[in-house]
Amino acid sequence: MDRRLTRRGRARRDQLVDFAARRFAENGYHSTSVTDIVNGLGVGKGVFYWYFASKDELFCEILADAQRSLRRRQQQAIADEDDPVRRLEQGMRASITWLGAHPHLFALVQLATSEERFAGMVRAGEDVAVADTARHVKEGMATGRIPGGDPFAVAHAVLGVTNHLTRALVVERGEKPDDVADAAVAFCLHGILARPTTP
Amino acid sequence: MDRRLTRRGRARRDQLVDFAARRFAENGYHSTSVTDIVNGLGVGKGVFYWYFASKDELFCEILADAQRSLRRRQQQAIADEDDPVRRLEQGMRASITWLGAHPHLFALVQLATSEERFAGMVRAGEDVAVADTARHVKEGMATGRIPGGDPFAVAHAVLGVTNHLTRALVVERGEKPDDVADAAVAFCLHGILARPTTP
DNA sequence: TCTCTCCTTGACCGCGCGGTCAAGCGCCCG
DNA sequence: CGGGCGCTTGACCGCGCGGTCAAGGAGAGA
Repeated sequence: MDRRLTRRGRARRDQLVDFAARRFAENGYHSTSVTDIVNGLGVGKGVFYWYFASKDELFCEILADAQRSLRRRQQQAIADEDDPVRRLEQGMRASITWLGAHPHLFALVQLATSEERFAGMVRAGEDVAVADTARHVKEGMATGRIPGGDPFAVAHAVLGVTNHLTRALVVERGEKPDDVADAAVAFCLHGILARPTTP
Repeated sequence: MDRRLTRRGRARRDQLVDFAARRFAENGYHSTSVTDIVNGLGVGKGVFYWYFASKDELFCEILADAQRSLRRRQQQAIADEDDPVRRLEQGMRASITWLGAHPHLFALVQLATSEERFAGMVRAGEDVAVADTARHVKEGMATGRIPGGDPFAVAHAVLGVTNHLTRALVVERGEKPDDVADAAVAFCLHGILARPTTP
C-alpha cells in the first residue's frame, strides 16, 4: 500500500503500527482483530485499509522493522571492535539490551515463529544473526583464541542462550539487562565448569 | 470428556489425537480446523465431539501428554547417576534425543508458547525442567565442581542451548541427535574459549 | 433374535472475522 | 474563499469457523 501522506497521515499510520504491534504482542495474531485495533484507536475500519492492504501486510511491516532495528543496533555495537571474541560479546550485549528495551517486539518475533506465513521471515533473520556470529567464531578459531568445532553450532548455541535468558530473566522476571548480559556472556565464553579468568 | 469406550472407541480416539497432533504441528492451531481433522480421517464431525468437548481440550491433552512423556524420559535417564554434572549431561542428552524423535511434539510445544491459552502450561513445564537442572547445578556448586553464580540463570541457559540446537540442527538441518548432543554438552560445560579436558 | 449402548452421520446454527465501498468531511493550497 | 485531495465513516458482505443435535447403524450380550 503506497499513498501520498500528509503529516497527519504519517502520524495516523505510525499510531496504527505502534498500537497494533502492542496488541499483537499481548494477544497474539489471530486474537487481535482489525476491529479491535480500530476500536482501540477510536477510528472507523476504513482508516485501517486506507493505510494497509491487509492485516498480513501490517504485521509483516512491523516484523521487518523490528528485525532491521535490532540488526542495526548489533552492527553499531561491534563497529569499532577488532577482537572477534569481544565482537561476539558486544553483539550479545546489544541484543539483550535491545530485546529488553522492546519486549513487545521480542514477543512479536516469537509469535511470528509459530505462524507459517511469517516463520520464513523470522528464520531468515535468525540465519543472518547466526552467520554474523559464526564469522566471529571462525575468526577466533583462525587466530587460535577458540578451539576447533562447528562455528554454526556454536553460533546457534549463543543465539539460544541470548534469546532464552532475555525472555526468562529480563522480560519475565524483570532482571536488569546488564546483569543478565554478564551472566549470558560468562556462560557462553566459559561454560559451567570453568572459572572466568578475571584479569 | 469422559466416556466408557470400547476397544474400537479407544482406537478411534487415539487416531484423532495422533492425526490432530501432526496437523497442529504442521499448520498451527488456528489454521487446523475441526473440519480439517475429521475430513482428513474421513469421518463425520460428530465423531470429534463424541470424544472431545472442544478443540481446546484436545490440544491441551496432546500438550500435557507430550510434556509428561519428555519428563519421564529425562527422569529415567538420570535415575542411577550420582554425579550432578553427569546428571545434567544425561538430562540434556535425553531431551535432545526425545525432541529429535518427536519433532511434531516439539513444534507443538513451540506453538503453544504463542497461544495465550496454552502458554501457561508450557511455562509451567519449563519451570519444572529449570528447577530440575538448577538442583544439579546447586549440588555441583556445593561440592565445588562448579564455580559460584546463579543456578537458575545457568539452568535457563542450558535449556536455551538444548532447545535451540535441537530445533536448528536436528529438526531443521537433520543432523544426528547424538552429534548435536555432544556439541551442546561441550558448549554448556566448557563454553567457547575452553578446550574440553579429555581424560 | 431382540435390545441396549456405543458410535457415527451431516445438515445446521450463530458468530465474528477480514475486507469493501459509497458517501462525506475538513485541511491545505492556490 | 473555494476546490480538490487526503482522510474518515460505518453499514455491509461472504465466508468458514467451533459447536449442536436428531436420527440411525452396528455389534455384543442376553
